[in-house]
Amino acid sequence: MTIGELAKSSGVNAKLIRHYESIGVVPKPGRTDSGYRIYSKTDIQFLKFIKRARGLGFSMKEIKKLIGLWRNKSRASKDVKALALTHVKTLDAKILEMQEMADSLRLLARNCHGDARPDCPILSSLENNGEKND
Amino acid sequence: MTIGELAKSSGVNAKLIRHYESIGVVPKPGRTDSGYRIYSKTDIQFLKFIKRARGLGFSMKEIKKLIGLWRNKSRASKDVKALALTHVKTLDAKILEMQEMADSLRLLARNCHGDARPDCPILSSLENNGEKND
DNA sequence: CTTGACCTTCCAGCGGCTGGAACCTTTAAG
DNA sequence: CTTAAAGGTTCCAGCCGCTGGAAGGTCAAG
Repeated sequence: MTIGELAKSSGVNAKLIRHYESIGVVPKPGRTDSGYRIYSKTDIQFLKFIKRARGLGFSMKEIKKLIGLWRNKSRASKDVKALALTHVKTLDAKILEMQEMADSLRLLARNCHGDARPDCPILSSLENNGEKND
Repeated sequence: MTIGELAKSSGVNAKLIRHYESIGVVPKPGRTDSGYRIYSKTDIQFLKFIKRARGLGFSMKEIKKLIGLWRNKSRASKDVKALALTHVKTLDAKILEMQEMADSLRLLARNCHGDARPDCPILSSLENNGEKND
């Protein structure tokens, strides 16, 4: 299987597969005499695993750990769970932060005329946070 | 005012002030004979503006636009509002995406024993998304 | 006159890609 | 057999928003 074929079956494009190889998340495959990478079916699973983990927001560093656990048949499920829940915490923190941003902006925008006049609480707030403007 | 003093009063560190200058969000200040940057009080406001806008999650590109509007006394508040609401949409989309990630993970983690046994629905799901495992 | 705290520039790296240039190999058609 | 397209290869650069370090110049106090 060439890299292009692997890309199609895994849904991860060839460029990215090479990138993953370069950062050490994907093992170096064998090569043909002319230097082409050759892959097997198990590599499809491997890349799909990575893709799904990315889809859940795991960092490449976390994915390396996940792969380690995945391949370690004598792993403890509590280690996997811990990794996942740590990540959930990170996600929740980011979600909260962004919600606060969005809520602040919505509030400011609600009080903005939104017409041709220049006065705007959004700018006032950025200019002079929390303090009176007159 | 030197860059270090500006950094203290604005809460934006000196390194970052230079960076902002290099990407053109902060105007080039005057210099002393020996080449030191010299700032005035208005620059404090400027940097605080940027810092607050960053705190609301605006990109540097958006901040450039905001600064343009801020300095344009004949701006229309609807332009500011539009910029803000577009950004809110972006935030909401990211929030939703991350919530879905977190929810999926929570569900998987809930079904994970979290003990010394190796079986774990989190890994199964990454390995074989949605499909049966037996 | 030296020390140390500041300032200057430039270059590199983080993460997670993405794109391009310049080149080689394989495959199919004429 | 030749040729052209569609793959493959490497390496280098850029995106974003910083952050850090090296190597040097400047300034005030002791």
